[in-house]
Amino acid sequence: MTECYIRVAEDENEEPMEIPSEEDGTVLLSTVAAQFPGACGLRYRSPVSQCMRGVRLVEGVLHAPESDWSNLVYVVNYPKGKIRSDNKRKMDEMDAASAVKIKRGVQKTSDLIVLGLPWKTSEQDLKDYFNTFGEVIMVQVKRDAKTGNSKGFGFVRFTDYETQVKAMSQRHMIDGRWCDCKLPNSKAGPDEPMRSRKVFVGRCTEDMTADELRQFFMQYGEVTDVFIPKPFRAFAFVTFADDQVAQSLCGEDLIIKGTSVHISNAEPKHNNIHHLFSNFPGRSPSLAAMFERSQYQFPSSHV
DNA sequence: GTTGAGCGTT
Repeated sequence: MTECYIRVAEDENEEPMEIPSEEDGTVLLSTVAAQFPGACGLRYRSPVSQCMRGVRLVEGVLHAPESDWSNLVYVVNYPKGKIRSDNKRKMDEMDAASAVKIKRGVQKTSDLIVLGLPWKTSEQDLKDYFNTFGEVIMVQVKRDAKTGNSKGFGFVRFTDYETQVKAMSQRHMIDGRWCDCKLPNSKAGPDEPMRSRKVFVGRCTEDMTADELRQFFMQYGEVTDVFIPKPFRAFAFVTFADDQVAQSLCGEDLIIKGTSVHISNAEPKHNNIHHLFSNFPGRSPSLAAMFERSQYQFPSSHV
């Protein structure tokens, strides 16, 4: 362990500042407090558990979580209830951070199709049945519009992803028939990109290098690829080893080198390539065609 | 008034 710089920020979504460690690899709380007055400690988001973890603090000395500080961004802790001049703003940021935390910690659920329902099964029957697995937030029984007769299938949505996994892992005896819960085919399109390991990084600036993007996104998880189109087109693709990491970032605005970039799915539903060139009215329409033939096509086969 | 692999009127 040698002297290095660790990245510290006031909030997960704020631009980090590099502060120096000591020769033995520890970081003095006083060094942190010199840049963040009132600081009483550090925390960071574990890439494994996705939870915030506290940094060990012994007599004013902060110790690296593992063998080193890794490339994580550390967030400053302040004493609870401490009055700061910009208290209101900080409270808002805390709320935003909480929302982010919740979003990252929880895997999104999706509607499940329920096949094989008895004709007589009602939505209430469905809800009563699936409530024994976990909280149900939506049930539907599909019916003929004219007769009102059940079509023998429906949909269910659970609050918790764990419940969804459980429900999909087994057959269900409902009103005397065996039924199956599956991910609907209609979700195969929109859902596939949701599980992608690749994210689209919008609003990139020209001074962002692939290496810098890699360094930045490392804090969320292992980065397996960074792609920046040339010539410059203000976006990039970042691929993670873990699809859940990629998914957790979608929809967020992150600050890189002082610029807010927007993270979204690498393969939007409206994957019309020509839309990408609609911002360049001066260019020939064939540019899109050239793009399609070029090496810079959107990868579509990555899972 | 039927049926039994599939894929969601609003």
